[in-house]
Amino acid sequence: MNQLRAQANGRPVSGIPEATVARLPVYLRALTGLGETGLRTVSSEQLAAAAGVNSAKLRKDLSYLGSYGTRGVGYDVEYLRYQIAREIGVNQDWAVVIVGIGNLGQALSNYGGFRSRGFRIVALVDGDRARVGEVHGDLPIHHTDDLDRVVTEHACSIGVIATPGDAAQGVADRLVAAGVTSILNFAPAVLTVPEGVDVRKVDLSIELQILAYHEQRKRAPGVEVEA
Amino acid sequence: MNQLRAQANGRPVSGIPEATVARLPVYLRALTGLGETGLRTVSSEQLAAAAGVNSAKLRKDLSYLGSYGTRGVGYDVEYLRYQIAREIGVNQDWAVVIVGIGNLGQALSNYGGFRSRGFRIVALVDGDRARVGEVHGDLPIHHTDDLDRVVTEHACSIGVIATPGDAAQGVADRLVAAGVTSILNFAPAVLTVPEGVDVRKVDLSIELQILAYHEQRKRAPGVEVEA
DNA sequence: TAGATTGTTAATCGATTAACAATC
DNA sequence: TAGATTGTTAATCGATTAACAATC
Repeated sequence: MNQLRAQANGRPVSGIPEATVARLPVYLRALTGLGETGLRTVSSEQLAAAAGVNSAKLRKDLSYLGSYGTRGVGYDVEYLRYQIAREIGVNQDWAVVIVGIGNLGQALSNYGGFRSRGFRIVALVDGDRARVGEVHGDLPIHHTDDLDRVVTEHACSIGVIATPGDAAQGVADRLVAAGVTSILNFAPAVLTVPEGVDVRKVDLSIELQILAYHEQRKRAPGVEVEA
Repeated sequence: MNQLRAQANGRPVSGIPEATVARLPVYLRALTGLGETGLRTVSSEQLAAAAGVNSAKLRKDLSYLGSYGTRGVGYDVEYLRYQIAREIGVNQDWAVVIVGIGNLGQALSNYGGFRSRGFRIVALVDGDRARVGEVHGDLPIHHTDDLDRVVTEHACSIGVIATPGDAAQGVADRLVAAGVTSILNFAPAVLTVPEGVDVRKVDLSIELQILAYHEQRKRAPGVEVEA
């Protein structure tokens, strides 16, 4: 079933494709929503509609996890929800540190959607000494110089970078040195990290630019076409 | 060169692959940074390093735009920057409306990275009457009921949704009815929109969940492996 | 000319999707 | 059993990448 490949570090690699991994949280959310309506069983067609994907893709994705459905019947909503949650690791408790407490960092620290999914924001860090001690929703702001101590103390494995672009690489270096192995980067900067550290990037103005590209083509039909 | 395909609506489709479109803003940012250092010419190898991609991929991506390089020499930084900016449409002025002025909506309305890239936030809208009239950085909050008027008045073609998940589809419907044809959705919800409307989704807790999935596998080597 | 670097080819890889046998 | 729906196959599509001919 699952493929048995091995990384350079010898750790076996789960056989689940990245594209599938990225959709599992979407299915999880859809199942949670369907479960709250009281639905007990769901077909791949229904769940796919709720998740906004093609049902063949959904079934293929789920097949990487195992055989959790019943032919002729569908999937048990609660059972499938549990299996996906377990696969992702949402049942665990993940300690998260946020670095850069500007508008975005504050918004992230207040975001309700994290806690319910196993993510606990345990510390806020900023490079501006004037802001150290400020409290945002129970959490005081620490200085970047104390990053190592803060990460160790709270056993953070996930760091969120919401600093200006030019500070991001330095923060990433410190996070990695302190033991963080997963980074969610909101800063407009390309980060270099050692192998074994995962970085995901969310770039707000890049998203808008992608929309603008398509928008431009809606407005001026044919403009980019060559004969 | 560019392929000539046609959509169902008869509008010709630019031959640039989606994966390439998503990287053009990254190249643009890298070129801007390199230009600020005073660099006049850049090789695909250098630019690729600055953008965090493979140089073969960079050259292939740029080849969709045209032949803007010089063999044996490289690319003129300013010229290439201009060409990419033009291709994306960053040289234009895009009017953006933000709906949902919670923590995230406020953070977005204050985000400096938009204006410099041709995105002008022209209106803030919220569903809470108690907040109508509040001013955030020059802009007053309007009520969702006035969405249509606001969009028309400012000729917004791009809408940002930063509401709770259960309000998102309603807002999307109103935005589309008012004439918005590109939506950036931060709400945890799957949106259904008519053909011709583009939606991009940024989902903060999904990003963390993807990191958690990989993190789990770092912590418990071999846990997901089957014999 | 010799060295450097682009633009393109072609092979490879991974993701998507329709179709359907398996099976409840 | 008949109808429904999964899990899997195989075809297709799109993206990545190494290699190199073209050419400055």
